Amino acid sequence: MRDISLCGSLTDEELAVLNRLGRPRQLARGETLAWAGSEALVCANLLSGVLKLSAMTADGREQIVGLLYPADFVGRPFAEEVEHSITALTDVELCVFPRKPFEAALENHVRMERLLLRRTLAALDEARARMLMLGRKTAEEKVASFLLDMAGHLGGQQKACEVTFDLPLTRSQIADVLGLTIETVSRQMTKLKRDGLIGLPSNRLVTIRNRNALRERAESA
Amino acid sequence: MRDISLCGSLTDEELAVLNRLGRPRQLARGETLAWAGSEALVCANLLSGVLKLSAMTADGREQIVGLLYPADFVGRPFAEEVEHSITALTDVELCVFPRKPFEAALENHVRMERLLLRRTLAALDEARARMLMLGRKTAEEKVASFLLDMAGHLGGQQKACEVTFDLPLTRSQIADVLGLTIETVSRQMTKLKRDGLIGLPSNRLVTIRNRNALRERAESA
DNA sequence: CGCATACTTGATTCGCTTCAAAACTCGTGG
DNA sequence: CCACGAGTTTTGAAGCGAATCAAGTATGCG
Repeated sequence: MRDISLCGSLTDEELAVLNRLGRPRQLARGETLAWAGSEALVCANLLSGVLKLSAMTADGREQIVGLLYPADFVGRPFAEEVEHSITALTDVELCVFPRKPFEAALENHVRMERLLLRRTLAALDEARARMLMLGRKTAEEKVASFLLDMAGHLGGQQKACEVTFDLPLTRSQIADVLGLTIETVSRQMTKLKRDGLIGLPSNRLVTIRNRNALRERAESA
Repeated sequence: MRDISLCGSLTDEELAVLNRLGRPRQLARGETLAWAGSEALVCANLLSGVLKLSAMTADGREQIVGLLYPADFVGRPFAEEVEHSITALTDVELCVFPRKPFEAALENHVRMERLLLRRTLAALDEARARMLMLGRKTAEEKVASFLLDMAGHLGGQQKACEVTFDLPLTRSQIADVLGLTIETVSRQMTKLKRDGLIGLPSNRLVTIRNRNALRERAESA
């Protein structure tokens, strides 16, 4: 756990503090770590797997407002109530900290606080980039951007420019990320496949066949 | 400038540091403090007026990704390049800090850094709430939410439940906040007026006539 | 007063959603 | 090994909400 997550670039003493605080925890695909509206009890580091952060309207429409990958920080220090539900999209390993003691540790360890500030600023930039996507992009642009994003996070390496990866999201969840319906996502993916930009060897697998063409379809972002 | 902005709850010594660093600056309505893609030279505190943060697609579609009000922090420490253009929606007064020295001051003054962390976390929550709005709300819900939001920020007080305020945004800018077109914004506002939920005494003035009914139209948020 | 800009309103179009059903995937048990 | 069934994905047809196109009407400034 040393290289990964908040812990990179901490001193030994700070690492010791975190280790004393943290408890390992697993979640199975589909399990929820925290429900929006409940008391905020924990923060965590994500060690492996993918988490979603989601918000819902009163009548049940869902929007995924963030995806978390290994080494990402999980949770929201300094808030008493959970704003966004946190749910596992794959089986997940976490290092969980009780929130209050974690906050105390932050106050006492400037480097940790500094690191968290940088990450939060980066997360804010990302959230705003996604606002542009949600507000101003077409369905095709959304799907193309999404696939490039996933490739960036999951595509181990590009052999001869082609990458294949395993989608951690169902079509329905992709729709909830992009602010679309499941049918529209499916149609756009089929179109990209028909046009030879991607391959869909199986339901959950995606191959990026022509990254540059895909970037053009994603416009802008 | 003491009560407002980052400076609240700083020590005298820290205030002195900031004052030595900061330079007052005015912007007229429409002027831009920083262009996306340019070198990030400054951070600032907003003293009066309203700023927009905006992003654009390659082909010129715009999305406003944030609005800043008096006492808000402006800019993005620790990034070399400006991610989002910063433009004045009204005449604006700022207290501007050169970025690098400001970053150095942050490192040396834990309380300032801590304060900035809290604000950044809050901004992230807000950005994510706006993602739900952009991705999953109808035009009517978007406009109703927007008006309630503005009332919260600008509506001095409610006399007998009615508040009137001066919109700092044109219809076109409202459209860019909500991910709609100018015509749709106009139509929805007219509808809300016809239904007696709001009044539009002049182009830029809005009166909230029935806050609860408006909240119902805004659904969820 | 006249011009430019902003806002409203109407008619039409289009992209995405909705509704409906077929095809596929995958785990289970015969 | 294959048949079965639940869940997921694809595909098709129809409808609707917001965009686009196009005037027309305020508003405000020189």
